Amino acid sequence: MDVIYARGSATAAEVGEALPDPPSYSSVRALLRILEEKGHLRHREDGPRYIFLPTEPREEASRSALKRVVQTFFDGSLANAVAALVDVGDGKLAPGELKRIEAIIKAAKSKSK
Amino acid sequence: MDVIYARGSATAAEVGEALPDPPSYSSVRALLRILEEKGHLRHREDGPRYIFLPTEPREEASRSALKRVVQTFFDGSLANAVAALVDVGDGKLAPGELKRIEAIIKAAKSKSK
DNA sequence: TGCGACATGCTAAATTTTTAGCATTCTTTT
DNA sequence: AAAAGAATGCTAAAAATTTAGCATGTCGCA
Repeated sequence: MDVIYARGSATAAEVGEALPDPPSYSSVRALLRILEEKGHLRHREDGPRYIFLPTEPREEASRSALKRVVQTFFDGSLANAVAALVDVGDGKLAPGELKRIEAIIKAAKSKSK
Repeated sequence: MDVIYARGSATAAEVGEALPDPPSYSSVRALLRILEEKGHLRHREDGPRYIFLPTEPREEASRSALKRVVQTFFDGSLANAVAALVDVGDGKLAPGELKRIEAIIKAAKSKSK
């Protein structure tokens, strides 16, 4: 699923290539079929191949993923999660990015008032 | 793994209780055994029961999880991820929390200078 | 101490996933 | 129009996971 969400969509071959410890092509196809049966994916036909897409919109899935991480690793504390997130990109965050984040916080503040 | 990380440690019974769509107790035990074989868990004995603990420290695992989410859903952009995170807790973020986050950003800014 | 509750050790069966491989279909190129 | 490439449909076997169930061992309590 991560591969599909990261790329937006993918063929069986692309999923295989994107996986770190690649299972056989057969397995990837079977897996995609199963995920589709379970309702997590759907596919469009593009000429001879299938292009798989997530059924749950990316943004919704991202929210679920974030909530899960916050619950699992940060005791439900968003502030702690943000702190860790900033820490993860330590040094790699351009000043512009930091400013953008500040603006986001400010907007949230004025919203909550 | 999420259950173990969320609680810090857990017995087989606790893992079962914490799971949303609980598999059989046998399955939980087998799964924990397999995760241990694969090196993701270890266990301590506490009287008659096993207490399972993660091998990878929580903080490390949290960083990996955050990185994965940022890569998968936010094209590697930390700023976007922070924005979404703040958005997830929309309304639920106390002003104090927002201030804390601002302070974290400021610290990051002065660090990058 | 002895009993009941609970948890693991173990074995075996059922189910699911992973893999391989070939036939068929569609596309593109020659 | 024919052939080559690439992808799926399908089948069957191998491997892994899930499940059940019972024997054994440990803890707490009457």
